[in-house]
Amino acid sequence: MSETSWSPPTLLVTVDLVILTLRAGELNVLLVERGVEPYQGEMALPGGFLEHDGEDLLAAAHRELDEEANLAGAVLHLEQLGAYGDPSRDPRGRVVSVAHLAIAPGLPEPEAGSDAAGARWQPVGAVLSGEVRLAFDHLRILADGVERARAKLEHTALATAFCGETFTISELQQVYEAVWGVEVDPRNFYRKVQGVDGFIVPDGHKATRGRPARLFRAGARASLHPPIVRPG
Amino acid sequence: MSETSWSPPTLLVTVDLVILTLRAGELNVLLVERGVEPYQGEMALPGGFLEHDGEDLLAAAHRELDEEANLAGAVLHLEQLGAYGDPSRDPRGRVVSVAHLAIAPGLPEPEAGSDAAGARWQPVGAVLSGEVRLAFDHLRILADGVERARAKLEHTALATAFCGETFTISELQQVYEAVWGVEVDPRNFYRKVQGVDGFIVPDGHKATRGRPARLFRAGARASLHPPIVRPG
DNA sequence: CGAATAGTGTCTATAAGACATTATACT
DNA sequence: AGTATAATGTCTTATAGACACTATTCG
Repeated sequence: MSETSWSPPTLLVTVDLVILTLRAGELNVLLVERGVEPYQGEMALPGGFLEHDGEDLLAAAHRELDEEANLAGAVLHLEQLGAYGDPSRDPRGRVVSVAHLAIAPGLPEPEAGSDAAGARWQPVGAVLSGEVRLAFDHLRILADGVERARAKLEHTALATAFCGETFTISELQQVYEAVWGVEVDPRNFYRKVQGVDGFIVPDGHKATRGRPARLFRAGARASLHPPIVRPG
Repeated sequence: MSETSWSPPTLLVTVDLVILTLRAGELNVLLVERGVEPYQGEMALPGGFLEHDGEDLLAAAHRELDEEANLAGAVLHLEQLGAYGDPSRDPRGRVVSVAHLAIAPGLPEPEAGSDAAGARWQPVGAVLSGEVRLAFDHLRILADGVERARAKLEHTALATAFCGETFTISELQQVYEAVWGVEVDPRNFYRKVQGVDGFIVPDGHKATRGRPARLFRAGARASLHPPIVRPG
């Protein structure tokens, strides 16, 4: 392959977002309704084109998070998922998308009237089952994002990113159950999370109907030793 | 953000390769000497620009594997590592690289005179320690690739991709030791690998100096239950 | 004192880590 | 017989999973 006087092809790059949160004990993903062709009127992951002025991929993801979802400040976790470059993934031509995974604590419905108009939380289950259709290859990207989140719950403190500043152990357990889609034994769960040094640290108490629950907040440890493994 | 009569920026996309193999019990990576600016004369990961004619990212990685390393047929494992898009990573301007991880069984020195001229196996340790310098952000990409390989050894049958068609258990053990950079107890290792159903299947015997070793080949199981975890 | 929710203790099975000996072939 | 390499068994410790009871608050 000679490189003399040959100029390489340039192409379009987008940043797409899998934004997960927990609503009413169910794993939800933020979707937007497309206002333009292609796939006009269909649901899709939030995202947009990469600006070329000195903007890192992660920075672009943060910008889209703000522009399309009004979630500039609230986010606790954002990481790259991977690049998607199937030549037929976008009917407009060759577009490579760099997908990112964002985790947000439980949030209200996005306000209409902003850039996030048409943005809606949808239960992940309904989307993965095909009940809600997604544009482009966004179903695959979502599936990869959910699997990434499930796997990271085992070895990292990601679960705390689904919670608010403080949380109870049973709230944390609900995170694991909702994301994994399985039930967890509370006794073994209490034992495990308290056995991981630096995972969660005590922070007061919470009044409930019944015995008050101890409150915790995220500790300094990012990786869990030993891991909290999912059954199977 | 209005999208009326605004055309999004196009940019350059490359495919870079972290090609790992085992040579003399040591983890090696394939590097090429750059023939053109920038970084002319320095070592870099093999890679090239993405062609825009109907070529998937993985297909592009396979093509570069052939063009730059003459490894079209030999490869047993190839997967995407991630996208690297720091605006300052390439002095020529905005270039996003989609990095891939390739695992090859032990191979001889690449032939000179081909497209792979200037390609050389280098011990990973020497590169990660800074003894051998890499162009662009390729050191970080390499580090990510090695960490990915180390992690995947635990939960997948990736280790067999470092071996030939058949291998002995102690050869397999050497793979784990070389990639992880730690020593492993042979007795516990034998017990573990044989306990994972479908990981390796018997395939004859191999004459050695001493008691003949049983030969195995890769089994059907891709994910390991229970995992072969690294110490630490 | 009863209802509601939070939190804990025990037993068993499975896996991990440390360690020494036996087995088979070749010279 | 000696040497070189392959393969295995046992003991101890740690972690996982199943399971039922005690603790604290409020009305």
